[in-house]
Amino acid sequence: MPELPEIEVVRRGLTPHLENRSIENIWYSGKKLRHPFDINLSKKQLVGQKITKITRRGRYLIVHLTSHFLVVHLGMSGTLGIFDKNSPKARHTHIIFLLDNQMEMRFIDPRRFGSVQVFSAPSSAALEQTVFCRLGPEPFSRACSPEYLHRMAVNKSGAIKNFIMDNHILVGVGNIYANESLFRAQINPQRSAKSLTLKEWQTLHKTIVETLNWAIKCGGSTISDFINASGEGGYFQANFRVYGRADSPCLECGQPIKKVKIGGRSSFYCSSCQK
DNA sequence: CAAGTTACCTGACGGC
DNA sequence: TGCCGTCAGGTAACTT
Repeated sequence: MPELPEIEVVRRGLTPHLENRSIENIWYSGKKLRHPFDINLSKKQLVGQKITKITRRGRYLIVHLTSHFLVVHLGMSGTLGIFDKNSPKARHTHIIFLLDNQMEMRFIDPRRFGSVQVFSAPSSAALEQTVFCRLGPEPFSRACSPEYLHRMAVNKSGAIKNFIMDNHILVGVGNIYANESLFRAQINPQRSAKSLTLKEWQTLHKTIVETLNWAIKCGGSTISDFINASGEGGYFQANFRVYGRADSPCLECGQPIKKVKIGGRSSFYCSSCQK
């Protein structure tokens, strides 16, 4: 469940359950994930450590411990939830962190595109300069301005949709929100990135931020139910304006929404509203 | 260097 | 019922 809004909702939901807890034990299914997980080393590094806070960088969740960082990516199908230690283990549970209140944080991921990694960087800043050094700015940050995006798009002849989904340019815009943001900005997803004027970038920047904030707000209502979280919540019932609405009438003009492949991914747009 | 393709995995779904 | 192809919200290594 992995675009920025969902990750942010997970972060907010996990925080009260994890803050000031210690890790007492770790279990691993042994199944291969996107990156190798060394259970013995992880136990050595993390057991006995206290969790101080949870932050997010792009689609990565960062669990700050006394002297290490646990970096989790949910891939395409990953979830993190808090469970009673006696509750049955769901299918595709891969990593379990036993906490000092006898609850567990469980990483569940059917497709196993997700990952859990431990880093021993001396600070968040050091982590940023190493592990996350290739990521673009956060969409809500000052650095991710319309002027920055406009400048980065000079010479980029590829589709604007691919451009805003590229995490080297900015993080956190996946397929759903790329489609939704471009619809709100009335920009055709197939336009080349370099064809956008600064004015259009000002609009698109605004709709990206609005769309992400809107989705976080939708997901926020499910935070109270975080125990035994399956990863599904109110957010999934959110009604998208174009995503998944091929052939349905555009909510603005009534023309049927088109579906095309851009960069191998399904893309939805209104050819009448988006120019 | 930019842009397109492939690979990593499982599960859900539609057609036959 | 079951078999097959297609598709799914991400990322990065590879090729062109």
